Amino acid sequence: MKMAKRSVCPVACTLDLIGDKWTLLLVRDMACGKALFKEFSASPERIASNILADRLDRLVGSGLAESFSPSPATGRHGYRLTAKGKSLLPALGALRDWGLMHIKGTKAQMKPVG
Amino acid sequence: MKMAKRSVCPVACTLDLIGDKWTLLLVRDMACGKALFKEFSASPERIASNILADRLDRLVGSGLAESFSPSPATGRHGYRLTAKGKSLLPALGALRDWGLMHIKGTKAQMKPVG
DNA sequence: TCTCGTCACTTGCAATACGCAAGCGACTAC
DNA sequence: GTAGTCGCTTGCGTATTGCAAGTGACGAGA
Repeated sequence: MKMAKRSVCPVACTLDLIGDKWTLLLVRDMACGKALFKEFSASPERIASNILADRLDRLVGSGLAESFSPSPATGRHGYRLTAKGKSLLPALGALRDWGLMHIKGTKAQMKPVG
Repeated sequence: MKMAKRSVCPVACTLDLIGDKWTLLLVRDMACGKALFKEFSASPERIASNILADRLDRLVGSGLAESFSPSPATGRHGYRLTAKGKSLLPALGALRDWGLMHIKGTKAQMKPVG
């Protein structure tokens, strides 16, 4: 299940983990306080449910996110960033800033939640 | 040919441009002074030639890179980052640093060239 | 001039990944 | 008990990718 490294380059290895159009959006959503499957589904980019399930599995599998039970009452579990996942936020912020600077029509609408 | 935005989120829009396993590696290579098709082909990640041609087209099409003639003598042209492309370097650096910190076995071997 | 090699792609094709719609089991509310 | 929500999973058609081979332009050398 684990894919081999393409090289020892840290950029290439990082892209092996998060180099697709969806993974970082989930990191963004989690950073903004979203935790439930349906909350990720409701994001404006409209991720397909099978892709979402797959990416959540990968995030958990690579240690960037973890599953947790928000309240014993509801029983529904959610996903949240681990410390490793949170450490991606500076990079995510750099990409956001680049987008704001160079792509017209973009707006930062969500804010990280502690 | 131009894909519609998925949302107005700057992260999503940036990923629409560079959210794949190869594009940022080419930005990395160009930042390190590589310019020729064969130089990109020779990178340790072994990009396929059709994908390389496609990504170079997209980089030029999105204004991140441009084609130039290194010397009138040889006639061979190369690719180099535009100012817009160079402005991705902080984000690229953040991803590199994350990889160095969290993925064991990675090494920074190439250095940006002015 | 005729071949040889290199370079920058292009093409064909099989494998993988993706997007969409529908379905399924667990649970809750009414 | 039936209807709705939630968190996935399944099927299936399409798009993207990887690999190998091929093409045309160019230069060097015999």
